[in-house]
Amino acid sequence: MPRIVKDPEVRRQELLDAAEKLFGTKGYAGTAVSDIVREVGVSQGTFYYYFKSKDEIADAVIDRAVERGLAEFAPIADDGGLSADRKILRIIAHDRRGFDHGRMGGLFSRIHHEENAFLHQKLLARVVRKFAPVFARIIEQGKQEGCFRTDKDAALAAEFLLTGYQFWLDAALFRWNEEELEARLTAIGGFIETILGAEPGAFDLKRIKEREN
Amino acid sequence: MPRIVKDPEVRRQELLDAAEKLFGTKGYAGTAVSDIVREVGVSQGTFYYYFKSKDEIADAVIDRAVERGLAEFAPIADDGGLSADRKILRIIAHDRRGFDHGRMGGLFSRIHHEENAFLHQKLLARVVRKFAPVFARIIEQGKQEGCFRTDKDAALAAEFLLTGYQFWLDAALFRWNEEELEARLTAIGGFIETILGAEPGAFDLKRIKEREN
Amino acid sequence: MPRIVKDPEVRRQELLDAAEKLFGTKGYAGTAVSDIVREVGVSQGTFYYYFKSKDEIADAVIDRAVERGLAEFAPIADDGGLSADRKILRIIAHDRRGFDHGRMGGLFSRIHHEENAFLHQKLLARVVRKFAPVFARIIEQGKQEGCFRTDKDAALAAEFLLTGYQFWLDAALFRWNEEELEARLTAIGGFIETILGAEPGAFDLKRIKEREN
Amino acid sequence: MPRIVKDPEVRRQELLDAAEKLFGTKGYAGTAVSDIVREVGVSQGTFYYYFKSKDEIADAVIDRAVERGLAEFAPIADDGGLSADRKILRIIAHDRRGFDHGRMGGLFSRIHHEENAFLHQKLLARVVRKFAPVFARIIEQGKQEGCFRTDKDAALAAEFLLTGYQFWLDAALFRWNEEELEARLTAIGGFIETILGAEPGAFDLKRIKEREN
DNA sequence: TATGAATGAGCCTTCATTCAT
DNA sequence: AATGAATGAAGGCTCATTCAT
Repeated sequence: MPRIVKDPEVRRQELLDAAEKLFGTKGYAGTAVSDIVREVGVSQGTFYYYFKSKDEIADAVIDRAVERGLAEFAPIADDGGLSADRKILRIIAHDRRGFDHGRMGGLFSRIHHEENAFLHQKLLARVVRKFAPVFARIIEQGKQEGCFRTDKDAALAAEFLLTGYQFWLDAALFRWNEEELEARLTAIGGFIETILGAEPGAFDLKRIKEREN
Repeated sequence: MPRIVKDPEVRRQELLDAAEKLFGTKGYAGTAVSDIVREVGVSQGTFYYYFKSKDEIADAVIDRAVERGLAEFAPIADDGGLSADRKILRIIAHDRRGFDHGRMGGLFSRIHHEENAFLHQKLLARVVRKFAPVFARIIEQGKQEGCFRTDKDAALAAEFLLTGYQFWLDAALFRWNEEELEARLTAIGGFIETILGAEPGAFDLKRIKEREN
Repeated sequence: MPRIVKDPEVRRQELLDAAEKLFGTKGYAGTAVSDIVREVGVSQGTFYYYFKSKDEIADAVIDRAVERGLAEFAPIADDGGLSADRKILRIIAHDRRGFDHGRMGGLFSRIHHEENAFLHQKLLARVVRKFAPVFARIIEQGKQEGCFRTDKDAALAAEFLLTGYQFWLDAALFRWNEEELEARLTAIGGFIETILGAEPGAFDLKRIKEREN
Repeated sequence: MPRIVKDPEVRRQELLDAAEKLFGTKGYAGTAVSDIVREVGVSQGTFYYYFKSKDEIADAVIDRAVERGLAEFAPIADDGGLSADRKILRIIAHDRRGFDHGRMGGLFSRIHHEENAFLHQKLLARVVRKFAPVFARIIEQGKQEGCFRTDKDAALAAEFLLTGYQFWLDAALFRWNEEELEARLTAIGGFIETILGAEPGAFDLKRIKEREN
């Protein structure tokens, strides 16, 4: 086989891309290292030149996904001209749009698969740990702006809502059908609103959809 | 070598017991069928006489665990002399006691293990689907009694809170340390209370603990 | 493939036979487990049903070889009608005959191979530890009979001579050519004689050969 | 990454040093080429610039060790003012001192390791072939001086004793404990003495130790 | 009902070596 | 003289499952 040398960082990303795709398609256990290297078109040895083990690439895939998600939402979170409730609305809308466009999972996650509990869990903890602080800051902002009337700890509220959002809306996990999912999508807005003490209808996801159009 | 014949139902339960114990200890993937039969003291063949596959016994283990949980909480849920908020308090307290006594997991689940995502997920859907109706009924009761002031759909609220409870408090999942867990344990009472529109302090888990003593 | 069930002990011996043959032919490292099972005509899984690892079968092969050697020489060592020096002569002669008949190695060992140092060493320690006591007893006998005039410790002398015999005559190890080997074969008789204080010519291996014919 | 150019001979020695150290620590098979280059801080390619293969560096390591040993003992062997028995005593004492100072192996060898049979054997043949002539000359000297009363062939006696010494005292090989090793250390002096026809006590290694102090 | 020998596919990983730069 | 990315063969081992008895 022709020996094609590439910039290491490029190779690494290729491997990560392939792994992410396959993990999402066939699951972690269902994906063999040989599948990954075949996808990329490199040798088995090359894989182990870049990653110490299959487990390590899983971690790397997840880390990258989380970072990517963080980067995606940072502009919204840091936008000085937005009120706290608008920020949250936008983030949810953004996430939902991804969701509606065939990305399987809930918040920030594109590595869902029916039999992919392993990665899903790995991802979860990291998502919550990384994103909760961002949300917490938004919640704090809202409390100061007066649009969130609550005395709950912002960080814990962020964690709790994130966890519920991440899991409850995970169709692959609960095997919700479309209708069931729709109902929960609507309901969760209300729960967020209640927990944060926002004004009624602030997170009405139906209104969001309409606005999007 | 000695061929010991037992009542089929007894054998089946022995196998389920062994599987539950090992799944909880070593995880699903980490437990080989050979481990299970060794634990029980029967042959590989016997296993496949009772269960079509390893997957099937996993389902059976989970089903049994859920039924057991349901049976455990039914008396509380059906107690005609208890107000809705007391019922929920009791259920949480009961669950916590199990938790404090070395049962690893959150609600109703004794099959937690750091590397047991597969079973954990299988369990979750069933727990939520099975228990949510029970909780929903309690919530309805509370709304009628007036102690829960909310117009949210009882079934969905039950699902959402159950999901959050089940996952957020899963120390194995998030790797919470004791202190972190304690903080979340306290906080979740407030979230339940807010969602259900109960009076402040109704689900203060600290008070629960004190009462228990 | 047709599933052929055999008595476990028979299967085990078949595997040991194949392993011994292949280890001797291609060396330990050079022999793959797949080679062994192909030779026997069973599946890879069957191998691991009988042996936990490749290492374990190596130990078993060696143990069996040592036991076999021990059994081969026991009748001579225990022969009540033989003087000590005749016993040693016979043992050497017996061993040499094996040697001349294509068994590659030195004493009791049929697992020699140019690149088989690993097994060779494993074997050595066990040979020396197991056979030395037998020889020691013969030496004691000789001391009492008066044909061995020495005050050396029988056990240590046995060990030392066995070690020298085992290694020095190992053609695969030193790459002796035939002539060189012949010379050492002759010389070692004299060293044994001197160490044991036997009468001159007692272990003249040339005379042995002649007698054998 | 920084490309450091060194005198080729220096580089070669660095590689040999690293290889010798690692072979002695982790064994030949247990040492990867990548371990060696990491130790030195050069690239894989550099290794293959200096040595054609892993095998070749093993040979080189052994050659160097043997030459070093030879150089170490030459002054004693060539010392015109020493009697033959004193020379042998000194050589053994010198070797023992190395032994006592943590060099693992027996005579001249610092490449011992429990799982290092491969190198050990490679070394042995060369040690015996190279050192035997030196010893043979000392033995001849002793025969002429009259302190060794034997008619055995000096070269063969040297070989035989060297072989026994090298292997019997190899604690890693036989897994002798300290006490067992001590006993064999004492005994081997007697065997050398007997084979060479030296006067009783000539090679009493206990006396050697005392003299050393 | 129960046994346990037998299957076989498949997987992760290691590592000596090559070669374009 | 040196780099380090890339190769690819090979190998040990696990384990769910089957089946003759």
